[in-house]
Amino acid sequence: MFSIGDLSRRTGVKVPTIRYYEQMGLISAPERSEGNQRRYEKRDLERLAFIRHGRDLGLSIEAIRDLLELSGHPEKPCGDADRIASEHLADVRDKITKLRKLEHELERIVACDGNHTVGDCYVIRALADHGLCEGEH
Amino acid sequence: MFSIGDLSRRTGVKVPTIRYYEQMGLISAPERSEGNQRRYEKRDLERLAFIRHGRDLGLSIEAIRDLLELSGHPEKPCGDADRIASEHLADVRDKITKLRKLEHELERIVACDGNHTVGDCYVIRALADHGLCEGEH
DNA sequence: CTCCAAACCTATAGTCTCTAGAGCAATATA
DNA sequence: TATATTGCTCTAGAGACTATAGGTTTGGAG
Repeated sequence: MFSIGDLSRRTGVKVPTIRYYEQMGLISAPERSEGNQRRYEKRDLERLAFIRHGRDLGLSIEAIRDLLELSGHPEKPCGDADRIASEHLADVRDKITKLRKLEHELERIVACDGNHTVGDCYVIRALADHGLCEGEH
Repeated sequence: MFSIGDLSRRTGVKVPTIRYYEQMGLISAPERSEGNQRRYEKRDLERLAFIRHGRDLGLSIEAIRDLLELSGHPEKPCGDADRIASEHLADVRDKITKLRKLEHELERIVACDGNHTVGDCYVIRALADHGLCEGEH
């Protein structure tokens, strides 16, 4: 039996966030102590770790909800899980592509030596002047 | 003189977002027409393009506010602008790393042939089991 | 056993960065 | 001039939390 604080420490999910997830129906309302405090079991811990993990990876609450639902029915074909994953994969690749471009731009921008003034700073010029970008953003 | 719609089309920033930026103090309230409509000048366009550009690069509103402030004082050393950009670069690299990991996980998931069930699907296992992660997230 | 700090409870409101809608006014075009 | 488009303000909503207020329970020290 874990208190909400234990759960928080073990999963890295903040206490108010755990309560928020309960409210959102991502985790079910746990048993309560005599004094009405939440008391969790090991499987709650696992479920919350699953959620935390998914959020860290950038999955939306909705995506996680779907996956949790699927994981609760191990006998179903995993086509749905695949579909969800594929959709997310496209998204992730898109994000990576954009971030790579951004990385390159920032690298050039940061390459200045700090021995000059804002007037000729690349950061400012790069942001102000569309003509300096490599990409199409 | 541009209307808010012109500005929107030229910068790619949506009309309500422009009004939002005005409200947040990122851009100053422009002159108005006889009929109380916003009328912008070239420098407003440039400022908004700067903001848009920064947002595209994933900079926070606060970071952009700082950079705008800096760009208004071209005589200052540009160390701060560099610092803002560098910090952001570190952040971006971190995100890329995490997303790559996720991409690989998702690829493996999607590679499944759909002929099995959720019970042995990698998505579910990968999310549920911390031990399967490559990294430290 | 008693006391007290720490952790917990609920409920509400705020954050951030927009986005959408209602209802009405101004402007541009045919 | 009639009408379509664009603009105005104000309010609310989304998504995923986070903070605060004011009260209750718990766990450990004395």
